[in-house]
Amino acid sequence: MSIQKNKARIIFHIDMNCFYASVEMAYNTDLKGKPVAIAGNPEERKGIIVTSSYEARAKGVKTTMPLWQARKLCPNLIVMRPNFERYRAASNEIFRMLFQITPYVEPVSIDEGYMDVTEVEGNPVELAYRIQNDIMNNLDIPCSIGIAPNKFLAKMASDMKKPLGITILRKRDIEKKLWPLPVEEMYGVGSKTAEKLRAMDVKTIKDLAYKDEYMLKQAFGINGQRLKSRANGKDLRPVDPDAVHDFKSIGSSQTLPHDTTDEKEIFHLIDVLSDNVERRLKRKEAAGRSIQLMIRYHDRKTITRSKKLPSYIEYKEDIKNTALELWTKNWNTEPVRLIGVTVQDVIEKKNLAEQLDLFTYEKEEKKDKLYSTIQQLSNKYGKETFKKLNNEEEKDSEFLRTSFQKDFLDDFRK
DNA sequence: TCTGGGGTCCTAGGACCC
DNA sequence: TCTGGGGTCCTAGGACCC
Repeated sequence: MSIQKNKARIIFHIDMNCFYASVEMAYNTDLKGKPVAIAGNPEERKGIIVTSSYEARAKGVKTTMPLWQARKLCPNLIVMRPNFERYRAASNEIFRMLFQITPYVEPVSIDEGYMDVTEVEGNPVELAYRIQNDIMNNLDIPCSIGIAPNKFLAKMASDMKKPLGITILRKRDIEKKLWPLPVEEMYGVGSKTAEKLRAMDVKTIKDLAYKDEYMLKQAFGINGQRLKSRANGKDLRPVDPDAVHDFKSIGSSQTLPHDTTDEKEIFHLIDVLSDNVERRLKRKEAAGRSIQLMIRYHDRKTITRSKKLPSYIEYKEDIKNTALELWTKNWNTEPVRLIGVTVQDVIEKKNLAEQLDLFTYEKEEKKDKLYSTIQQLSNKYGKETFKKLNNEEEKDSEFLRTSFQKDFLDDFRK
């Protein structure tokens, strides 16, 4: 199967509607039609809304809203803790269904993904309805699908009709369907960028599409140019089924129940977080080479400090020790709100093996060089010198210091 | 009484090398 | 006596997304 170069692509963006809440409603049908919210630890201060049903949204409940605020807006709100295993299982099943249609499926997160269906036989719109019905019938989960010639337009399209929408966004539809939207509704434009754009008199996606490219580059760098071309409906990114395997970091963070300066408490949290990271590294059969510690202070000021290590690590103790070292070096003694531990430069161990082999190979090569150097010197200065080189006691002798590079000697002693 | 936790990508400055 | 310009790596911070 090959994708022809000049043929227009057909890309789907599939987006589950209120995914966590929908999964819970599928599990317990009594919840249907009621205002349901999924919130992190409902008792603690960190309780914020992660997802909510449309019934809750109708009352003004929104994602990231503090729980107390949501309850005020919607007193009969049913609040549930997240069941990630449940969501993961539903998500796996959905993507399994999509992969039966084409191998060109790119999961983006637990509840959304792209498909390139250019080569799939039949009418794409009918295919979209079939997918939507299959997911609904098999799993009782509604989704919206965007159909477009590229990822960006497909993403914008899937957002246009919810729940259970199917929206086609062709190039010729851009002027009517995309351009009138306020610029902050564009994927890639967050609050900061929207604010700056407004100040530049860019209010709609159309304004962005026509804005002077040089000015955008001045204000936003490469992202400015990218946003402009997206606003014009251009996006060449391929649907990449392997993108899931290219993870680059694995981290764990937690807000403390109360701000604290108690190092015992902090050390315990760092221990828990390191353990968490180790577990997830193991599950992904990966290792990493950089450790990052994040400290959020009482006033929400947040710093990150990281350290690159000489070799790949995967065990809790190594992660924890580096994190503790970073803590000791960088804590400013003010009360702490949150701690995070992240492993960066992550690589799957099957790829690491190749790197290790290369490393071993280089080391062997170095050893060979070393021995031939010693042989040469031995020939030049006689056997006494050769013995000296083998003798730890002689490491400070003037001869050794001037004759060899330190790393060669270190290697030799091993 | 505020604002979680999981990520990615980009930028910018300094160190260091040639 | 006074100081170029490019490239890469490392680190920290910020914007964005779900």
